[in-house]
Amino acid sequence: MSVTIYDLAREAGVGIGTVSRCLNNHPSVSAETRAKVLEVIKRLSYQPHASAQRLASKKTNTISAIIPFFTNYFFIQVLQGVQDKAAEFGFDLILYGVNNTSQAEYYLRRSLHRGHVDGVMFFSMKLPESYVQKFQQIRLPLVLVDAYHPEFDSISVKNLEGATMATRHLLKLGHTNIAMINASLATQPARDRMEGYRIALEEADVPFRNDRVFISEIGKQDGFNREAGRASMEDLIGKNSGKDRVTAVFIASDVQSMGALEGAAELGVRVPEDLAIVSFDDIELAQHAQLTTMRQPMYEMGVLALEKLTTRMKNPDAPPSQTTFLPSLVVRRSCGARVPSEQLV
Amino acid sequence: MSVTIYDLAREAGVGIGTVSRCLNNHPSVSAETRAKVLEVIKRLSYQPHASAQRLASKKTNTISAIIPFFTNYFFIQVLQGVQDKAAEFGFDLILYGVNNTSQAEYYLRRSLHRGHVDGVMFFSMKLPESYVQKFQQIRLPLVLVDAYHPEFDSISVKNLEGATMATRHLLKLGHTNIAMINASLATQPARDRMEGYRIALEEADVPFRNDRVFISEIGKQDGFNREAGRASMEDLIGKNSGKDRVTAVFIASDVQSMGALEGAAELGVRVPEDLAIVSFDDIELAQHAQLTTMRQPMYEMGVLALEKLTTRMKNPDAPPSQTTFLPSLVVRRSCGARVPSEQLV
DNA sequence: TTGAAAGCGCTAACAG
DNA sequence: CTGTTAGCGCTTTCAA
Repeated sequence: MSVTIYDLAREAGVGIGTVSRCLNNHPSVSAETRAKVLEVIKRLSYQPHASAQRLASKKTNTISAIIPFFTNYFFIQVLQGVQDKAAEFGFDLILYGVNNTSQAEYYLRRSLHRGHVDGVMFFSMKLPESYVQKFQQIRLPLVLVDAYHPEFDSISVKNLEGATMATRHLLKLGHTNIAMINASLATQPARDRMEGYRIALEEADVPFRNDRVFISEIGKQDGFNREAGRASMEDLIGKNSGKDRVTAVFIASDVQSMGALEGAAELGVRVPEDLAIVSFDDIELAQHAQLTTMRQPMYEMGVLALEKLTTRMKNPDAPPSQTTFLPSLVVRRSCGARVPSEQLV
Repeated sequence: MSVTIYDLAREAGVGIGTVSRCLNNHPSVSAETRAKVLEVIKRLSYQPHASAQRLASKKTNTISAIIPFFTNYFFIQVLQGVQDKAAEFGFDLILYGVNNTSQAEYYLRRSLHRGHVDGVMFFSMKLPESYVQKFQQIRLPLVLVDAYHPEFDSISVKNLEGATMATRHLLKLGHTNIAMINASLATQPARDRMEGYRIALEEADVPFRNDRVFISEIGKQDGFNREAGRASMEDLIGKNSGKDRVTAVFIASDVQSMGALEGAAELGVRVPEDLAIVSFDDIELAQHAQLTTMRQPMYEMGVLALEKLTTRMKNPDAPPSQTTFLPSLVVRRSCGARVPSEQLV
């Protein structure tokens, strides 16, 4: 059938070991032998068999990425960074999109199968405790992206600090009645972003008020979605009257802001004139909707994730390395700050 | 080290063949032997070695997807369909994102490596002729998505018919001076969409005019991008005066429309009052921008792509099966048609 | 129904 | 520098 190293060896009049050495650029092959073998390889248009190589070498040159809701723009951007870097290193990237939690475990198990992948990237979900040992036991490199566990390499974004920066921006613009639209407090990002909001208010001696935090958990993704954002905004507007009415709102994510904008428009509330908005993520839509928002360096996170993985492969015993990125404020129209139009991104 | 079928066999007091049969639910194993083996498997928490299985069985249960600009919403949606279906079939999906044409060939070669994948999906690019034979020779299943070649399974969208429908919609709304903003005619979709536009005009006895077709090839993706759309729109508006001024435009893609909307807004041209727009794709942004557009059934295309692949694996000699989807008109605000607001999607 | 044995195609250690 | 040999861990005949 297909040509193997035995065919090459016979044809070139050498041993299979020599052929293998040529294939793997092993130094100890004489120039002329190498040339001869290479010629035969070309002539017979030989292709090494991936599975055989993997079995013998115990390396797969493959990594897997376990990602929730992977149609989300955040993940796409990160993935782009991962993908570009993987190509550079010659790794194959297996994409595991998870739609529910049991699926996440399934893919973790699958990734743990011997001889399947050389490393795993786990995105934005809590790593089940039972897998902590498993990964350590098998010594399979694992990097957590947008997630954290003390025992593993991880990359994440400073949600708390980012939220503080966002709220400060609103304060600096003169607002004091600042509400927050949040998602389910069951998620860590929601808790962190609320805490950051609280801290910024406190710094400015503005009292934190529970009735100024609007949370809707309708829809998917723990309330990080358009409908929930819309519902919260309608709720906010419905209750917003009197002397100390809210003039600005920090929204926990851009997707929610998209819904919030719809809700505001429908109820005749102008943004930013009646209500200034700052949110979080900087997804693609944010630019179009002219949202002021906290930008996460998504592509860079992806690149770094892959680098951490390869580093870990080379050095399995190094202590876990955790990296956190500080998001940056991108000012657009929704916050009401006057910006020269050329600066609008 | 790790436990192999030999360990299982010894422990269970059977031969490795029997163990293998249990693993693969081969029928001819007695119930009690099977139970015994299964118990040992569980007790030693055995895991089959993927590469070894692949080498011996000559199956990888893996497919690859070669995708250009994979941050594009169209591909993400299609990929979601592929991914969901792949999970169902137990396939691993290797994602190859291509940034330039030489990369596409690299990934094709890589996919052709023996023992690497069982099937390939190639997206939205012209399959280089030199690979036609290679795939046929190796008999590696290949399905073209949003692309076409007579010798392979394919899934695509009726660009010509879609463009005709789009243009007809504008005609039906009473417009007769209808321009088109297109991308590079080097691409088949651009040619088809222009032809569809031409046909619709012809049907309505409206003469096709070359000076009403605006093409910009600046930026990436052959002009299918925001900047090019903006440039074309500015060009159009700059030339748009006099008695027979253009009142509607068919734009070849939603991304271009996004730029075109910006350009129009900046130049004080209102959409749809001054200029009605219909475009093509229905990416996520289209909904937010309230674009009337031709929707492609992206998720369904992904599902079908994987189904075609598995069908082909089972039946390598069946004639190529080509499926084309007819896009559907989604009416939103940009075309100026009066729509009850609940109907706005 | 089951065990033994022969591959699958390659890598790598070991002598020369 | 090079050939030989022994695995890598599994699937699959082939007899029994």
